[in-house]
Order: sequence, then structure tokens, then C-alpha cells
Amino acid sequence: MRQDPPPPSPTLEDVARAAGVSRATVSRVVNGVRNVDSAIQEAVRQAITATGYVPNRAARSLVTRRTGSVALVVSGAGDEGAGALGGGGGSGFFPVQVFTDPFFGRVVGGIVGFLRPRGLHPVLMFAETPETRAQVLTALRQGDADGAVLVSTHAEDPLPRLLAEAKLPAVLFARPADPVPISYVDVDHRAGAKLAADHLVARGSKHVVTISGPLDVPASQARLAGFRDAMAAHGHPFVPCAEGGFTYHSGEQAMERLLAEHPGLDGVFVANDLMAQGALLVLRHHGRAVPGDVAVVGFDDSSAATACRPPLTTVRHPVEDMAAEMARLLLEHIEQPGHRPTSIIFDPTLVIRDSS
Amino acid sequence: MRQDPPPPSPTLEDVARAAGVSRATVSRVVNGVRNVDSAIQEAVRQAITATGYVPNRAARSLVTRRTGSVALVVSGAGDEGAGALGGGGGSGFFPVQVFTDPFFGRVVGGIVGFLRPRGLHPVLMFAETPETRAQVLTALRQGDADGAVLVSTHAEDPLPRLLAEAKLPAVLFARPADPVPISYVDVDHRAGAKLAADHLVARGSKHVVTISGPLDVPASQARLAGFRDAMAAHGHPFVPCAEGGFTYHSGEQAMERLLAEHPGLDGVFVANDLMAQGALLVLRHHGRAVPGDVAVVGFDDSSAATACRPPLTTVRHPVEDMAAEMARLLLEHIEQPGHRPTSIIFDPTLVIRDSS
DNA sequence: ATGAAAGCGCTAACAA
DNA sequence: TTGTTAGCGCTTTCAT
Repeated sequence: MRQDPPPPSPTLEDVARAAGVSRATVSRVVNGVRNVDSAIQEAVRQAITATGYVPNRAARSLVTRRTGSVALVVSGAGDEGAGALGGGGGSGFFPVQVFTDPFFGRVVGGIVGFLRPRGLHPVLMFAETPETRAQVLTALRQGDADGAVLVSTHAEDPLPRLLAEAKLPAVLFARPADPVPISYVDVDHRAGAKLAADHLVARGSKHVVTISGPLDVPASQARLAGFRDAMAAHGHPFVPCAEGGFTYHSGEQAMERLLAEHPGLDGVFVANDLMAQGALLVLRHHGRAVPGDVAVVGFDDSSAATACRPPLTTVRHPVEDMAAEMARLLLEHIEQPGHRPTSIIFDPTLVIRDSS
Repeated sequence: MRQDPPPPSPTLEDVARAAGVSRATVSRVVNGVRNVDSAIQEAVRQAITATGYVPNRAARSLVTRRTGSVALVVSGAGDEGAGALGGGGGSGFFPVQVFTDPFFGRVVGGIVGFLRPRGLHPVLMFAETPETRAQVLTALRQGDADGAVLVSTHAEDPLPRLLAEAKLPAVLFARPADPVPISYVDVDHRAGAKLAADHLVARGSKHVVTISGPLDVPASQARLAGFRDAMAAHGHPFVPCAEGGFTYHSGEQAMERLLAEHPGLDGVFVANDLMAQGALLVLRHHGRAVPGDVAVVGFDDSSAATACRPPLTTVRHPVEDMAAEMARLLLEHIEQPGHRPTSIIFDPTLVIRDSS
């Protein structure tokens, strides 16, 4: 018993024949080019539904020199070398950690939200090693995608520069640590930190501390500096800080340290919600009521913020909007290859819940 | 001032000329076909590096009728209709919730771990509505990908059937609720639940309850049934159950209910780690020591399991291995279009930590 | 406004 | 073992 060969899917030619016109005309209708008689247009449309025609991407791509898809690159995933994939098939290294961070889900949501109405689907790529970075560049060159939106998880990521040098259309989430002529979207971290400072002071906190993100990341620096500046403006020139790594556990550890060194603290600004979640748990362990004894403000307004007990007052990072803008900007760059690097900065807002 | 037209990237023709051979020979070398004189092979390789040649995917695809990429489809994302994307650009609906679940990250990790060494990158697609499902099918038909690995988040997902009817190569994560002639990988849920039951009983729990997943999901049913059967075999024919929704919050709520109805409980099997995390918090609120007063066993061994206090004893769901197998199986289906639907079942293991 | 025809870069018969 | 050649399905001048 042998297999039925799959029926070849209809081509432009088939539609043309069915409609009694030429391939060119069908192509015009499919691509929405005007200058087509409306009666013919109608005939063509009918032929298209009748035949069940769908355009062949490869053929189109070959002549337009556009793939019509974009890469979503997660770079420097932090899990680098953490483990080989066990089990059955061949394996490799893979970055799981990123996904644990609710932040990443929001980025994907924003990108997909923008792309999908346009019939585009992102190609997912990860790059943590020199080889995988090379793989990303090769993939883009050979036409896996027309350009990339890039989310870096650490500061010294060389990929933005590589992308810029290869003149591949790309947009980053967040400003690169080193100056690279490349487009990016970012949030005004300093302004967000100021929002937190103003709120803590207004609530009456007198002994305020902060848990920062990793200080080699520009965003962490900006949040810390912005917070300290704002606190200074309120008459609190010295704000103790413990550095974390944006993870749940690092938030716990940082909070332990701060509590040990500053038992009198009554307010904490934590540079992201995940660490704040950890901090909250530690505060509870130590019998400090939140917000009664200690007021806590997070950053991001991620899903962690509402999963916390108590729900977290936090600075809302408009991640979805930023991600959507990233996609929009990338498409613009793909359209106009000479487009100059552009940066777009979003304003954060304060979301007040129960933790302060 | 006008733009430099981008330099056209080298083609097979260019390489052939540089190496002094024909296109066909270069093609053979590129594709690793034997029957090429090794001296010529070397010459061609040099010409390739010299010219910086990379094969054009579209051209290759057009003739091989293969795209060389696979879709990763998340279907029935649960967030359906949750909200329009705000902000700047056009918007749409998008599924963020999935990403919050550490489970999904592991699936992606497994798939990427398998695909990447083979130079493949998954195309990410979401389908929650009839329109987006149609979009997925269209995308597959027009050659966005050669097939799909599918993760459904709810039971009545119609996509598996649509895929099967369209005869598109596809592999599911988990057995579909309705019988559909389609390949899938799954874990032996009953065996996992038995592991949990045996452990709880061996630890001396006498009043055991369970928090199940949504009972319209086959996996939830199997875990519950397997757990009850095993407990019955240990002489505990009645195990109270509260149904949850696999989310953190639903875990809290279910635990509250169980505590209210069965204050004497001293052991809980929770059908996933995320709910177990919620349950743990509720137990603490009620002053129940874990594992002293109540022993807790989760399911999945997700990152939530180690983020818990205390770290969770849990049934390890070999998600990464399963996801890798899913990718492998899909590639097999793509190779051999007539391949019959296949199911592969993995064995879970018990990971003992501090919660029981 | 429509059609004819020339490729886009590649693979795969088929010839040599 | 290597080369020649014929398309894959589409867009896009260029005629008409």
C-alpha cells in the first residue's frame, strides 16, 4: 500500500486559467495593486476562493528579496552553559531562565500583538555564545527573517554591535551599555525611580533603602541614580543599597543583608517586582508588616506584582507598548534600509496597590 | 544624498565562477552530497569563504518545497479576549499568561535545544480564536513552516483536529481530549500521581487531600484518578479533592477550601507546582508547618518548585525531553509525509526536597 | 488596463 | 565525477 502523493497546491497559473486572465493580473489582485478593472477583480477573487489558492512564500520571497518575517532574538540568556539537554534526541544548550521572568512574556505579547494583525509571525532565536551569535547572523543573512528585535539579558552583549556592523535591520529593547549606532526603545528609568521615591516620602518613610539590579546594566544604574537623586531632593542624601540580580532569590538575599545592616528601615524601593517578591517574603519572615512597618515599591508591574502578598505598589514599565513599538520601528527600518538609528523613550507610571 | 544600494550577496553562480566549476558542483558541496572530488571540494570551500556565500533560503525552498522551519504553536492561550494592546500601533489580542507559567519556558527550552544544533529556528504562533487558528493554517499552507509542534492550554482546542484534517505535519504536547489521529508526546500522569501517593503514605500522612487541575483536561483527570487509585491501594479509599485551574491563585483558593472542610489534613498532593506554591503560602498563613504538620507534594518540578519555601517535593515531568522528542518526531513526519500518528509516553520521577 | 516574458537563486534530472 | 538544463511560483518591467 503506497501513499497518495499530496495534491499540488494551486498556483497563480491555476487561478489565472480559472479566471481567464493572465498571471500578472492575478498577482496584481493578490497584492492589492490598483489599475485592475473591478469586474476582473471580482472574477479573480472568485477563482482564488474556488481554487483555494494561497501565495507561495518562497517564490514571492525570491523575487521581492523580502522574507516577510522578523526574528525575535533573546541574547545572553543568562543560562549560558547551565546544562545540556538530557534525554533522547541530540541536545544543546538552552535558555530557560528567561521565560521564568514574567517580563519576557510581556515583551512577546507586545510583539505578537503588533505583528499578528499584519500576518507576521516572529522567528525565535537565542544567542548566548559566539557560535549561536554567528548562527543568528547567518540566519538573517540567508533570509530566515528580514530583521530582528533583540532583547539582551546582560550588558556586555556583543550582538547589537554585530548587527549594526552587518547593517541588518534591528531594534533593541533598552539602550545598549556601550554606544552602538542602533535603534532602541526604552523606558525613562530615572523618572520611574523618582515616582517611587516621591511616593515613599509622601507615605512618610524616613529610613529608606533600595535593592538595585545588577549594576553593570544601564537600566539598573539609572534606576538607582534616579532614586538617589530624588531622595536627595527630599532631604535624604544617603540611601543604602544592596545589589541584586533581578531574580527572586537575589531579592531575598539583598533584603536579608539590608535588614541586618539597617534594622530600622521603613521603606524599600526594589528595582524589579521579582526581587520585590523575594524581599516581601523575607520581611514577613522577620515579622515586619508590609506596609505597616515597611513600605515597599517595586518596578515593572509584572504579573509578580499581583501575585505578591500584599499586592505590590510598583512602577509600571509599559513593556507591551514598548515591544509593539519595537516591532513597528523594525518594520520601518526594513522598508527603508537607510533609516537612521532611532530611540524612543516611554514614560513609566506609578501603580498603587497595598505594599505602600 | 542618496543611499548606497546594498551590495548583492554572492550566489552559487559567483562561487562557481570563483572556483572554476559549475553551479551544480557547488550545490553538491554545499549540500554535502558525496561524489565530489576532494580537491574540487576544497577549492569550492575556499571560494565559499572567499565570497562569503550563504545559500538563499527562498530559492532553495522554492525547489525543494521545504521551508526548513517549524512552527511552535501555542493554542488556546487562556488569555483570550483579555485585553487589547494599548499604546501606539495597531493592536490585537495577545496571550501573556502562558509565559508566566514556567512550564512553557521548559517546553521552549527543549524544542530550541533540539532544533538549534540543526540550524533550525521555530516560528512562534498563537491561536486562540477562529481567526487566529485560520491564520495558523494559512501560514503553514503558504510555507511559513513545514509543520507544527503544538501546545494547547485548554482541552477543547479545535486546532489538533484542523491540523490533522489538513494533513499538516504536527505533534502535540499531551494527548488531545477528543481522539484525533495525530502524534503526541505525554507523560504517564497516573504513574506520577502514584509516586506522590506512595511517598505521602510512606512518610506517614494519614489524612491526605489533593488539589487537582481543571477536570476537563485529560492530564488533570489522570493525575487525580491515579492518585486516588494509589491511595485506595494503600487503604485510603476516600481522598477529598478541590479543583484548581493550574494557576497560583487557584492553588491558594483550593487550599483554603480544603483547610476549611478538612482541618485535620496532614498531606496534600497538588497537581502542579504553581498551585502548590499558592497552597504553601496558605498553609503558612494558617500556621501549619510544612512538612511538620502537613506534607506537600507538587507536580512538574518547575522552577516554582525551588522558588517555594520550603522547596517542594514534586513529581518531575520531563518536559524538556518531551519537547525535544516532539521536535524530533515532527522532523520525522516532515521527512516521511505518510508517517502514521505516533504517541510517546515518558516516565515521571519523584524529586524529594523539603516539603514532604 | 492587461498580457508576455524575463528572471530571482537554487536543486535535480539527465547527459556526458 | 562533473556539467547542462529545466523549471520551482512569483513579481515586474515592458509592450500593447
